Amino acid sequence: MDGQTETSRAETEDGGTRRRLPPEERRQQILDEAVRFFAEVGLDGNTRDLARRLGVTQSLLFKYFATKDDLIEAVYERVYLGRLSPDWPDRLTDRSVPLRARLLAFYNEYSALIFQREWMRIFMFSGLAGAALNHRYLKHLGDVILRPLLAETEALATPGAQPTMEDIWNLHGGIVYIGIRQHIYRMPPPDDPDEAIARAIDRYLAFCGIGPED
Amino acid sequence: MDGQTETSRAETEDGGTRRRLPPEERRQQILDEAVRFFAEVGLDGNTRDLARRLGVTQSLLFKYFATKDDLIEAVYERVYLGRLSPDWPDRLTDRSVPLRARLLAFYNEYSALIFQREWMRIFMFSGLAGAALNHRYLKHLGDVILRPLLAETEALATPGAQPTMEDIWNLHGGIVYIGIRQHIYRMPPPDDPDEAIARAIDRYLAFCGIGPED
DNA sequence: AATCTTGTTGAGCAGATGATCTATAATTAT
DNA sequence: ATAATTATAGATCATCTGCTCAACAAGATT
Repeated sequence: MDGQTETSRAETEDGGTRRRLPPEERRQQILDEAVRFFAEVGLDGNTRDLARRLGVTQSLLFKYFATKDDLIEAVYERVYLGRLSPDWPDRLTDRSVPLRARLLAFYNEYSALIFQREWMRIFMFSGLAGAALNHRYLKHLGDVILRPLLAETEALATPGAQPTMEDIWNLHGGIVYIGIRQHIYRMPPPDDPDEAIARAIDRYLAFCGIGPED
Repeated sequence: MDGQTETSRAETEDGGTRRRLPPEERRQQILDEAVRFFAEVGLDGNTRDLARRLGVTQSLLFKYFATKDDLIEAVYERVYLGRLSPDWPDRLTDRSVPLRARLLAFYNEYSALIFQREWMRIFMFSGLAGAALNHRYLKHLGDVILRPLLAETEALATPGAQPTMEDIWNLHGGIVYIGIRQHIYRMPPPDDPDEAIARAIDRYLAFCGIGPED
């Protein structure tokens, strides 16, 4: 395009001679950039633009990922992986700790993990696309986090103020919506997200008649 | 493709002779289907598929919308339009009615308007794409609904339990998340969304020390 | 230094996609 | 009935996009 009269040196556009990386390293590099790229422009972003960002030929991508779908699948897995730490179910049901403290700990950690542009947007893009991994994740979240949370609350709630699964989803959704506002709609973040989360939790617990030390 | 040996009759694929609609009618027909189409497959859906759904040639679309972007812009406007009724600001601030009743009325009506697949998905797609209309809508929502709502709550709240704008967003987000679960993630809807909404509102009000009759 | 291995490039294909243009035929006006 | 108008179809263009393949060259091996 820019008619760059190059010698036969193996230079890339930005002048650096940096070809031939070890395969695993290159694969990771591609995957990292792909996550950023697709999170930004959507899963329909084209491979040529991605390659340009990497300073690499488009054809090279297909040496590491047979098809674009394979690449996107890898992006999904990389993004989804480890987002739901396996020890949370135990920690959330550890009744030696007050429920409020458990909830605060969980949502502070969880929000730190998911309130990131890459995660938020890829999650939303994949959700809109009906990706299987998205459904699996949400089912998993419901099974190992939210349902146990309901049980924990039920155990402590005032009899007349028993929560429902919908109440849990409402607590969860209200918190997640902070990230949606920030990363999907690109609105300015709250001054103090953790405080907003704490207040949401306190509203929820208060309504079930559960005190901070219960 | 299917080697249909047709006479020179003006028949469309499904056998009906139904060409030549009045321009305004055709335009509406295209726009209606475009809303459904793009809501389903995303804004990158191609015009040939859309035309096929309409039982019409792809080139015809460009007689009514100069470019695909124009069509999408029209889709945006059609979907966004009238979603925020102009009388809500007044009704939400009508202090002759208890705040709880005002909130219930608003969110029951509002959720009926927005918990629709077309709206939810187009809103999300346009949000991810950074559409200007999306930002305008959210700003408008904040200005004419949520901020007044904060003021109304502040006027009634117990001094020590004053809500913040974040609390309002949390209330709002928790409710909107019901629609997100249903239409973006395609999870089953709550048995009774209005009840879930009512409980969210009650949690919010209770935490501000506002009774049902205030 | 010569040879081999293989990561990388550059050219290019096939199909998809937005958009254009002309011929056709449905409808209206005469 | 005939002519004028114009909504629509069909063919086609230019570009984009996922993907392939042969040739090249960086780094390892001898």
